[in-house]
Amino acid sequence: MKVKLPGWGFGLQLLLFYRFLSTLGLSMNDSSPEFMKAYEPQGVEDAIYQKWLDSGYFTPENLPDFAERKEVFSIAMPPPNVTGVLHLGHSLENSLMDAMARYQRLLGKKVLLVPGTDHAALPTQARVEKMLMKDGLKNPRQELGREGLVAKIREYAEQSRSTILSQIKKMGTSCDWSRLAYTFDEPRNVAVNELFKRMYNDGLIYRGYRVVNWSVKGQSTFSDDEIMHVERAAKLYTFKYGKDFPIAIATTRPETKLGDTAVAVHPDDERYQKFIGQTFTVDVGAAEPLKIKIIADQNVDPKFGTGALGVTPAHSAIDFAMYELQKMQGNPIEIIPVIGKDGKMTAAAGQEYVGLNVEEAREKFVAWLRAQDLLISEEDITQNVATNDRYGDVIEAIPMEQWWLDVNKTIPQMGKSLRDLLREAVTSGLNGEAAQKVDISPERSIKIYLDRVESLRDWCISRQIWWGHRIPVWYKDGEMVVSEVPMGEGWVQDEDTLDTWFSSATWTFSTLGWPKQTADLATYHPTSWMQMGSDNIYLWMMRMILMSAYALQQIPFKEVYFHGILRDDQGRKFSKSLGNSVDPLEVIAQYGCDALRVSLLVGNTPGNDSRFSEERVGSARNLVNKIWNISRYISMNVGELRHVELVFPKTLTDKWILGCLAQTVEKVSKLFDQSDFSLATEILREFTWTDFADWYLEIAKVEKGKDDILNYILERLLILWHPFMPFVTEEIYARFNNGMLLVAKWPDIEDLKEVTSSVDHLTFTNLQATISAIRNIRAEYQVTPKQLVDVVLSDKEILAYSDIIIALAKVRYLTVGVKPEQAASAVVGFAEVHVSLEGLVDTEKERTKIEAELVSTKKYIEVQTMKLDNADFVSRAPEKVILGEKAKLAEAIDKVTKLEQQLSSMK
RNA sequence: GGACGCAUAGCUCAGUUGGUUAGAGCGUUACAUUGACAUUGUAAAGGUCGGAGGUCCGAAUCCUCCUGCGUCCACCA
Repeated sequence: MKVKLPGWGFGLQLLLFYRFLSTLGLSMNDSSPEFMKAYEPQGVEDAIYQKWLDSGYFTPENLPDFAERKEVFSIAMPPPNVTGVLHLGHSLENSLMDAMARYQRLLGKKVLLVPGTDHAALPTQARVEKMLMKDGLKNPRQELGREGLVAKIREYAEQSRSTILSQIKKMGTSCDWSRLAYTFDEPRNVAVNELFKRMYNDGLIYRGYRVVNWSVKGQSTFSDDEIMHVERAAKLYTFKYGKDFPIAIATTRPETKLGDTAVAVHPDDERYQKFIGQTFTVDVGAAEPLKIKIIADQNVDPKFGTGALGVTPAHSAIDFAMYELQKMQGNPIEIIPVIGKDGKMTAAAGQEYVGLNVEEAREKFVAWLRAQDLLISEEDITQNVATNDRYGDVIEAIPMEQWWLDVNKTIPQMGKSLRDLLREAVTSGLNGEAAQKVDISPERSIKIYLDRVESLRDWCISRQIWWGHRIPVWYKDGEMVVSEVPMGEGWVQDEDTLDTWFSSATWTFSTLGWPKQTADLATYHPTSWMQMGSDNIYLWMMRMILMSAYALQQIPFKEVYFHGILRDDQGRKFSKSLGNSVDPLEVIAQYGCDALRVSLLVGNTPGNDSRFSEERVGSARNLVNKIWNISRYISMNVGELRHVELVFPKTLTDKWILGCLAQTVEKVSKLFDQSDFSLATEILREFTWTDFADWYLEIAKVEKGKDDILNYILERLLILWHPFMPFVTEEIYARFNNGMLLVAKWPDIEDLKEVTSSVDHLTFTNLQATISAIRNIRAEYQVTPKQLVDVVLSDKEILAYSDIIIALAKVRYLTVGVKPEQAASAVVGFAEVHVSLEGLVDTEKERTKIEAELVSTKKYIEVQTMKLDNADFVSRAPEKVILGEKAKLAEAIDKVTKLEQQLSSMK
């Protein structure tokens, strides 16, 4: 199956351009294109992505040997909001997901990465309304009407959506475009309606009158998770309702006191105990005189303020809870809403106040208190107020009828509540099944999650905005039908829409066909892995677990990896207001996608923030280019790159490098399994640059006959790097004429282990140290690299590798013997290296150097001796440690002897 | 108020269950570069692992307290 998407003509054009070049002889045939001096990502990335699309391999069913791929690996891509364009955070997420997906594909699994976008109900509507208002509309909802405004939003969303999808491709993400989903398309709407119906029938979804978080500007409710608190200066007023009222109370919201119906005190508070149960009638200027009942409540802090709390059930969630408690206890108090949905005082607030906004009402009420001599004190304080970042206004607590999801009610068929399910999913596993347990990384996030589970309140799921899944409920003459459009005339659908998280919470299974029992659902759910920002623990992860556990009795994903947020080079968050935003597409244009991906993954550990800077991208680009040039060099030397199935190491160095490769494969595999992308990158970099390029390739210039091994290692190196830098590795791999790297096989550790079972690491380490010692002396005496030096070794074992030493350390004659007169020396393990420096040796300098080394070595011997003489150490430390310490001591003692000899020979 | 995290080289960070004379990248310095790679090479300098106690034969690593920074939650009416 071939997947082609509209708007992807650019890659094709590039391909044609390259064909055109090749006819001019500027580039070679497709089978083995020549290596340019430096890798230029701009010319090849789009064509490679198109090649992958054409192969169809992003769709797991099209993978080679599909039937033999036993294991399944699936990821549901967190759908980006259609509110704009992708930013660096998305690039990070794509890099994480795609690295994981590609690794698993190379391992030979059926890999599915489902792409999609989120209609992001409230943020999208808020953004479009803002834009329309900028264009001159005063009240878009009024002026355009429901259909008109939704059409405008849809238009914007579609455009934004296609931009985002093309950006995901630019990141190289290997997702299955044939399964592309959208939280607001028809299949997802079916899932949402079905879920609503089931939850309603189970009594979990209900309609209820209570205090909600209300945005006056947005004219909609918000859930507890969508509001944030900001600090602001406020005044704390202490006052009495009337001259004869026995208790003073404090407030920062005097205007709401027009709706007070009780005063709460601590039940044990001796000052107020005698008033508990009494009702006082006071006239503060509201429509009706207030009947204030004195009630007892455990939660009142007797030490704070006056120790008494004015209760406003209509405009405070806490006070509303007291109101409900009183009602339950058969001791009800009244509820009087004095602020309306428009943010203005209601008629209940009284003639004087109706129509005023809260600030005006506050001023007026305070003035009245002052005039009546009821105001006892006012104090400047800082206060946290609830706001929302979408409309930017203060959230008012207002009571109204809304749809709620009950987290405490026992679900009929399950015998437990949604809260229970949320808890089980990360502890025992659903129903105690270990296979239905979500593993969370970093571990500490589990605790944060569980804390929240315990304090979870019912979730307000209805919104008054228009962009979103409409509540699937119809009314007619007091009748109500849920989920299906009823037959007959005159039915009116509920005006409200669902909280956007209601639909995105179904993402892992609605994208696989639920509520139909599809093969996809059976094969790919629960999904294997999920990554998200740690700010999404409550907002999204919790809701996904909730919905999946309820609808399927399955967890949505087996593992979840929380990444931190990206900060700039100064540690600041990226934001529009700071002007430090970075456009990933510009970075890609300049440095290439591979460099961007690597720079985002290096230093990114679970739960921790990481920094992004152009410098980092630069150094990642250098790494990409290094791999390019390693390949270029090998290809120039071995003639043609080709696949080599097995190798037979001939020399020490062959065994050593294959041993390094084996270790690297083992470590990187393990790190992938632990989602430790950062360390995996570092391990690979070390192997690539230091072991392979700086040592082995340099040695290969001297020791010939390594063509097979070079091919063997390079091919595996490309496979290992592919998850991190898919483009450049695929581009180089084309020269192997061995199919597509995308579906290559991850190196087999067992094969490698067999080949390298007899590696003599010690000898190679000595060889390296010998060469480094000579280079060190050369640098110290500023011998130019061109100039050859004569070297005398004390140990003849290493002489077997004289060719390598001569080449890598720029040596003229290499012999075994005693120290020449004019020479600088170094101790390497149990051997000595002397570099003849006719007329160059600075005896004083040498002496000082040796003496300094003697001092430190002797000190070390002292410490080691003490350690080994310590009976406790010898008796309690493991044998392995003791042997190690003894060996180190022996080496140090030998070193002292040699240094002393060198010193005495200098006289 | 509650919870959590971080503190290691000039900068950004590794350091896996306690056993190194504590590492990397970038930056710095010196020398070099017709050579696969100036997107390079070789080498060097640079740290009493935030502070104080404790456990242990042994602590960057475990425990307690303190200091500084950060994050989340709750919200004081």
